[in-house]
Amino acid sequence: MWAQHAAASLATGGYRAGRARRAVVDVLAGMECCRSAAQIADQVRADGHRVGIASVYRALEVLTVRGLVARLDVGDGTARFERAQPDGEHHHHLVCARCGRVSSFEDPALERAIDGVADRLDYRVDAHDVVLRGTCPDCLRRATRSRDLAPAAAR
Amino acid sequence: MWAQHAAASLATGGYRAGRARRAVVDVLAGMECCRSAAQIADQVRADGHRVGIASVYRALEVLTVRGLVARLDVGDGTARFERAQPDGEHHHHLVCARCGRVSSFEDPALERAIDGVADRLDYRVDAHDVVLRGTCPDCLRRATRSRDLAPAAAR
DNA sequence: GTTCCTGCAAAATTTTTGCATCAGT
DNA sequence: ACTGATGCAAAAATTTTGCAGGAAC
Repeated sequence: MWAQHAAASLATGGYRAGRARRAVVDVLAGMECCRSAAQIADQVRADGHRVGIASVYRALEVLTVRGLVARLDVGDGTARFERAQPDGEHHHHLVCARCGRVSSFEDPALERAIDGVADRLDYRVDAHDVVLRGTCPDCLRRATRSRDLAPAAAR
Repeated sequence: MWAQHAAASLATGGYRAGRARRAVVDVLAGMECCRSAAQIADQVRADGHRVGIASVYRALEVLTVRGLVARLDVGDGTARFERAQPDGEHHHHLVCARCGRVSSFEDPALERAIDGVADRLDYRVDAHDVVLRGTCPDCLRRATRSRDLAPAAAR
């Protein structure tokens, strides 16, 4: 569904549908949450396509510029990518400082608060990212057992 | 003021006060908003200290782990750093997609919304970052003149 | 005097670019 | 056929690590 929307948007923009870009779109369509370029490339290859990492980066750049993909930094030095919803609906991210796991959440009240801020600023705000950092339930459980509940270090 | 707090915190932690770390703390103390490691190193050298970039990274890491410095990614592929306020007060960032300028804002309602989200999640949330992306007033004015108001591409 | 800190250089990582070739329209 | 897309390799940029010498306590 998103894959079709993306293909149509690219065609409209005058882009051709090559093997690498199509494979990257397919992987993005099947992903739950954000992944690094290397992870996406690995999945593309696992799907049986011989695709260079450069083409993955080039595909991701085109998709990002077209607004079909969102780029995200969670602070581990590598960029992550995920599909953007055409209806503007989106989620934000939670990063576990201990294990690095990234999960997502949605919150309408948070969106309203951000819209409120955007209104009073003199920037024109097009997009926003929220990243919460902390400890995931699994690590929290492990930490309780080991009596080590000190806040985890950032990055 | 922050510099003294940082020095005291490092001393308490058993760290020694060498030239490089002291110079980095001084630069951070005088910075308005976040800067890259390279920018901080340049300023350290402009202040007359011969300091290697590796020492800047090492100082920033120690300060980040100790919670004295906040690390931030605005999406241009380089990490940025700024001092963290001891009283927990903090701000968030606005990035101009056209010129790359980064500015900051504060918003209590946004903080409350984030606290509300954190409460209902099963993560233990220690910190958060909000990055708004858009077009800064200067670029907006320039864009109006050139009749080019299309949303800028996200890097 | 011991141990940590530092500068330099080298390495590791991630991302971008050049170029010849291939493929889409 | 024309032109964009791709794979490979090389380059660029950022961050980390090894190590010998120097500095802090």
